[in-house]
Amino acid sequence: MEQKERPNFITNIIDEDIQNNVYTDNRVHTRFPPEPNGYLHIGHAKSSLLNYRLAQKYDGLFNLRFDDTNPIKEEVEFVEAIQKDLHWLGVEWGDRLFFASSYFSEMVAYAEELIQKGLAYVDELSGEEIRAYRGTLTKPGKNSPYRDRMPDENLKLFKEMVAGKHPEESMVLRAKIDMASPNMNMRDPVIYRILHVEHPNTHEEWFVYPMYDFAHPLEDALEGITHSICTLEFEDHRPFYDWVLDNLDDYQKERPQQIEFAKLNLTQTIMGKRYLKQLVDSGIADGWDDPRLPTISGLRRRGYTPESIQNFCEEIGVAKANSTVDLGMLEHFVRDDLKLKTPRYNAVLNPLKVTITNFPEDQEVEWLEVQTNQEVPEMGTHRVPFTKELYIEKEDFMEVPVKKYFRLFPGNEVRLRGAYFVTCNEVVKNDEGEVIELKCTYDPETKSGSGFTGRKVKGTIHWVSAENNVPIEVHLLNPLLEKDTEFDSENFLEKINPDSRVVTHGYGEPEIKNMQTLEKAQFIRNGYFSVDPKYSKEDQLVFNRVVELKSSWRPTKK
RNA sequence: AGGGGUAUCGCCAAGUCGGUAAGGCACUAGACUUUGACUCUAGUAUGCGUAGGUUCGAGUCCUGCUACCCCUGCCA
Repeated sequence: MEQKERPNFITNIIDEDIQNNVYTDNRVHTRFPPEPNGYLHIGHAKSSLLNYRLAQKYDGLFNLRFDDTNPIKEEVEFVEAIQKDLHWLGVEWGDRLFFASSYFSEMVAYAEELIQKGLAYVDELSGEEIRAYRGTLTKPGKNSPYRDRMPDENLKLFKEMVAGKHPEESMVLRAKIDMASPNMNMRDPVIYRILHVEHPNTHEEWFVYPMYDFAHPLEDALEGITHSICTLEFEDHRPFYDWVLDNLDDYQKERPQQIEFAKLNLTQTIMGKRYLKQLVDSGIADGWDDPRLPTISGLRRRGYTPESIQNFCEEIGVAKANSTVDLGMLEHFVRDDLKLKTPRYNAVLNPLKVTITNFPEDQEVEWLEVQTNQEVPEMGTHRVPFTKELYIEKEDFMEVPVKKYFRLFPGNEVRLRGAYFVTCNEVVKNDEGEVIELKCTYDPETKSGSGFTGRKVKGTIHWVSAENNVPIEVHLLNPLLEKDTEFDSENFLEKINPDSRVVTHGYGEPEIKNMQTLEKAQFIRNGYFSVDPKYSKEDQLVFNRVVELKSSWRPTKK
């Protein structure tokens, strides 16, 4: 993977650590700790790539660790999917795959150490009471009546909790810090709760499960992580992260440091895991891999490439300021990546029939040789059938042209890309007055590649033979949120762009027939398209439009 | 008795010891063009949330103010 030198506040911190010899041998060790309760989205791509590349840049280590501390929300389906997505993205962890749940024994031991040091206690207050005792943002909390239990009794009770002798919600283990702390996270946070639930990995071994705030610093420390990178909302959890390690004998020397960065937001995009889940559950999306979703699997199915996402993540940078990146930025990087990687074919999405009136009577078809990608000669050429009856794009004809219209209109001549100049002589309409056919003549002198310079033409349009083509279904995908729609977590489902998927049927040149699932091509002047793996069938290719081509054409004044 | 963060072009974002505002996206103009694409060229902050101060010199230091984000799960 290409590595561009792009400094950010995290590399600055690491550089400083190296200068000060903070870690043995100046090692750098990062990790990506997804919770297996949903699919990864492009925000996770930013995070995982950040951690992975940091390790690469400093010749360090990178761990993939599933943060499976809450058995109620997690499923194995997700740990499979997450690994698949990460592999595809180009994030490599080798054999460094870990599960937080495999540290449960150590975590319990550390909890007992805190208890023995008088720094943790078993609280029998109810959930509601705990909340009430916690106070508010502006008022201090008050101590639980169980706060001053002796270590021995706490230890005995905790061991009973671990042994499953107490019912759920009957008691919790809490850190003993300061109920008056201005930081809510330091008001005796709960570190263990009782859950008589089967865990996907540890099965029925445990009756207690650690809370994130307690588990995370331990997971990091146990794995020897140096730089534990997370998102902004954990900033005021950091004091507790440090408190845990401060008070454990094992971590008096080297320990991980938590560093927070701003997570990715994209315009017109629904990003949160729970909102994505709502889209999936409501049926608006046809799965976690719906090509309109910003999930890694959705982007993959849509036709995005790993490189385009990597480059995008590299370019947007890493900082601490909340920000929302313009969707156009992401789109730029797919176009940029697909440009030289994909063949370019003719495909007409909204067909309008054209008859070449002077097409030779004695000829059925003329096979034209065209370059598959003019910018990449190595892609070679392929043949396209030119016949008497053709299809062009409806948009490429106007009976009454607007100003600066370079396409077809009565009396005007344009080039059919890769073929000939063609002039529109007659417009055929149906009873409703709709244009249903154009009668045109072509000039055999103007054959593509013949070097004809006799006259010039302002427009070049794409076309497909009406007699020899492959029918295609095309899904034009648009953002789920229309421009300038504020995301409203309450009722965003009602505000989903009704045109987020527009289905059309058209025709492609014969070459398209051979395209395989997830294979991509540029359809000349229409954009980049990718074969949808879910809807395509043997005899019916279905394409997702990855992204449109840019266009400076603006039909302004009539 | 609240605390923790962030503010540099329309959108991201560099700016490490104060030395006279990188880059990308978008946009505009032009060149090229058998994709109104691509490519190329040029342009776009006398300005760094704001008001003062220190200094020969401040985005960078000091003081005050303002705006926005996060925090009261036995979620992560």
